[in-house]
Amino acid sequence: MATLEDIKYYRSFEPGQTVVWSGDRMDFVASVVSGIATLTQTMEDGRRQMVGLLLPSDFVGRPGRIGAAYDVVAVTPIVMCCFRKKPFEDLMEKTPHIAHRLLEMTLDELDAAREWMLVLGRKTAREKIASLLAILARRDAILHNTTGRRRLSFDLPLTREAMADYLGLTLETVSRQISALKKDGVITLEGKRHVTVPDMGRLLEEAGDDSDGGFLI
Amino acid sequence: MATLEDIKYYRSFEPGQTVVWSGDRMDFVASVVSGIATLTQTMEDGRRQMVGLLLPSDFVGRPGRIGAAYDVVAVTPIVMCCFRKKPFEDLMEKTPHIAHRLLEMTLDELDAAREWMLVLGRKTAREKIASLLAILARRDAILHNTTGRRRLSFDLPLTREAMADYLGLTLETVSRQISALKKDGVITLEGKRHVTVPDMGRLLEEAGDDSDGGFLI
DNA sequence: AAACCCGGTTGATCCATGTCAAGGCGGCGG
DNA sequence: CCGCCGCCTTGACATGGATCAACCGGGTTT
Repeated sequence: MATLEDIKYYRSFEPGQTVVWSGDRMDFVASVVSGIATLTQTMEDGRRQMVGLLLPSDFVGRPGRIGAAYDVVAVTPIVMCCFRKKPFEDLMEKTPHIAHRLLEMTLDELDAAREWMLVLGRKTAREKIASLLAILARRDAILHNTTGRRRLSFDLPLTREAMADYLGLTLETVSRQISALKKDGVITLEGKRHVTVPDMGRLLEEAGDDSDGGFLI
Repeated sequence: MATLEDIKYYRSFEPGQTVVWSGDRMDFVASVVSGIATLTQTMEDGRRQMVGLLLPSDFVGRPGRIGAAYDVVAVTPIVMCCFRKKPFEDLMEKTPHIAHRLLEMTLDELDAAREWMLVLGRKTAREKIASLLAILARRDAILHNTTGRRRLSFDLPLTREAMADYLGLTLETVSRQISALKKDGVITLEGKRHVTVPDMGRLLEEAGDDSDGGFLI
């Protein structure tokens, strides 16, 4: 019997390259091996909203669906591990624990999306920026096994404009709020793309999170 | 072997009653039989964001999770069909098509959540109201098998405040924008809670949707 | 090295929505 | 029937973030 190993193949993309266009037929599912991509929705008049970040280990695509619901764009060089949809679905039919695992991942994504709805609907610009930095710091910490530390340092993978699209702001506001957080000592910057958070607790306070944002795992 | 029929039972709630509190242990999963409930997240300082609407046929609860992630509150009298979690999970283990169906429903919810992120992050107050009305009209049309009609009429199940919490607005802004849509002939009101949409296409334009919002099924 | 471009910063001003406050309407209990 | 209470509307004013515009710095092209 075929296994996941048998039907997988790899694809890579350069920064800025669109992996899938919203509405396109998408005949594969994939998981991110390395690099970062964004999921974005666009309105006719050009307004854009990022609805998800794809980081290593994240899954893209929906078994049982034909069209993609949003654009997927690489923001760094990215490698994805792909499975043609049909064999993947057949395999899923036969091995229930794959479906099971997929359900779990989808529920996680749903939780993340709903948490982001709170950010978009109710947080101030400063809180939005702090929330985003906290998430990026956390994902980076998990990737490098440095969870639990108070002080963290990581690269910002997104341009100011991409951050704005994620947060429902303009790039000017993003720039100003980052400057403000820097002035207030919540973060320090080396260059424009490397962030150090001297005190993660402080950042989470600024994010307005009642929880620890999953930090103290 | 036990079936879904064997392990189900019913619970009902009155308007305003909280079905589950965020963080509570939730030892059942359920689907809505009749009535409406909301999923909301709350910040320490009281800011609230609705992250989902539960309408008849919707599913609540996550197999494999213990704590609820948000408050579930009844807004009308509601009847839910419940399954204790353990037997449900056992059953899911044995009957893959339940897991399969659940995955599909979760993917739908994820799509809806992401569409809502666009509403929250990028739409104006007027567009937000129009979007919400369009969704409610659609759900109502599906419920009463009146899809495809141009003219629709339905009851608003939500208070202005609940609408505000859904849309990331204040209740005053909601009130003003509803008045504005009425003045402009996009909707008419009989009383404060019954809406007629003379031209669904017009409403969808006002919502800024590039698609038909799933109307022309 | 000059010219240019891209991403970012900063300033000045504008405006959509929030905030605060007053009142209206309809239903319900006394 | 009256008065109260929840829900809603409307007005006046305040403000956070958008918009418009100038400029910066570093990398790349000519």
